[in-house]
Amino acid sequence: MPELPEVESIAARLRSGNAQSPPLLGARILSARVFWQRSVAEPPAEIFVQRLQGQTICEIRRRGKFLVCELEGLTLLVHLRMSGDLWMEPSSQPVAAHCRVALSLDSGYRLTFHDPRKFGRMWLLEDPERVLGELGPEPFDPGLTSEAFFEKLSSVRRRLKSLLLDQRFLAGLGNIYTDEALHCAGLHPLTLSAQVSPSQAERLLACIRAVLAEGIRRSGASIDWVYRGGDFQNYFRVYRRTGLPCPTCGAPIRRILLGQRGTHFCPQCQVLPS
DNA sequence: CACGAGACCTGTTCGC
DNA sequence: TGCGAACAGGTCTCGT
Repeated sequence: MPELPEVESIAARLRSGNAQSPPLLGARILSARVFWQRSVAEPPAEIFVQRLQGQTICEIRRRGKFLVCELEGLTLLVHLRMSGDLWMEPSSQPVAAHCRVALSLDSGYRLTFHDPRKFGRMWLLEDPERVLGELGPEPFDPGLTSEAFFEKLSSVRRRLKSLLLDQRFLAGLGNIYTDEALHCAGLHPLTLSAQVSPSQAERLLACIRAVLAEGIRRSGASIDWVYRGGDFQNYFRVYRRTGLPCPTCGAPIRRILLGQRGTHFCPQCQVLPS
């Protein structure tokens, strides 16, 4: 599921809480349970459980698609991959069917790591930079100027779609927002990064930011049975709209396979340069 | 260096 | 209705 806007929305919800549940921020962990060992990447599950006990959640933020929880001298990282979600529920409630990790809190609530496909991972680290250090810049980093972005695009020779999905190049984009950003910028997903002009690079960066900002404003996208929260799925221009008219020009949206990922674009607005 | 295929997983939807 | 295939928000590893 979650790309940058979804993780940002989840982080915001866990920070402040809502009408149904108190914030995760400031809560103390009474105990942790792991129901699927491989959901914990590091350390081994028994140690993970031991070290979490008694820790207080001091800060909650996002880096790329990672949720970052600062504890007392330790950092809990969560990556939701395809089907993961995090929510708070009363501790008295039975544990959900696809709950992989549960943290019982002193607020009487439980943080549930729900993940039907079991691709998601948690890390408990003294130095989170060991994992986060691999990531490229944040899309909204003011230091990422259009000139710098153009230089980055020129420095490699890759198809735009696969490059934008590469978290070492830019952190946070996934399949939805990449397709939407390329459509917004009028660039074909197979365009080689080194062929992009400075003005096209500027436009692409602006589109990436615009599409992510819209996603955040709508609290992310909810598709299928995974993640319920936002409504950005009602505003997709190309993603999962194969055969439907392009909102810009009316041509039917086309779907191709690129690196095993469904890729959606408008054949009229996004032309591949020869 | 860059790409595709396969692996990791389960659930839903589609086509016959 | 039933059943298999296709598909799904991600990332890693391996072979070419």
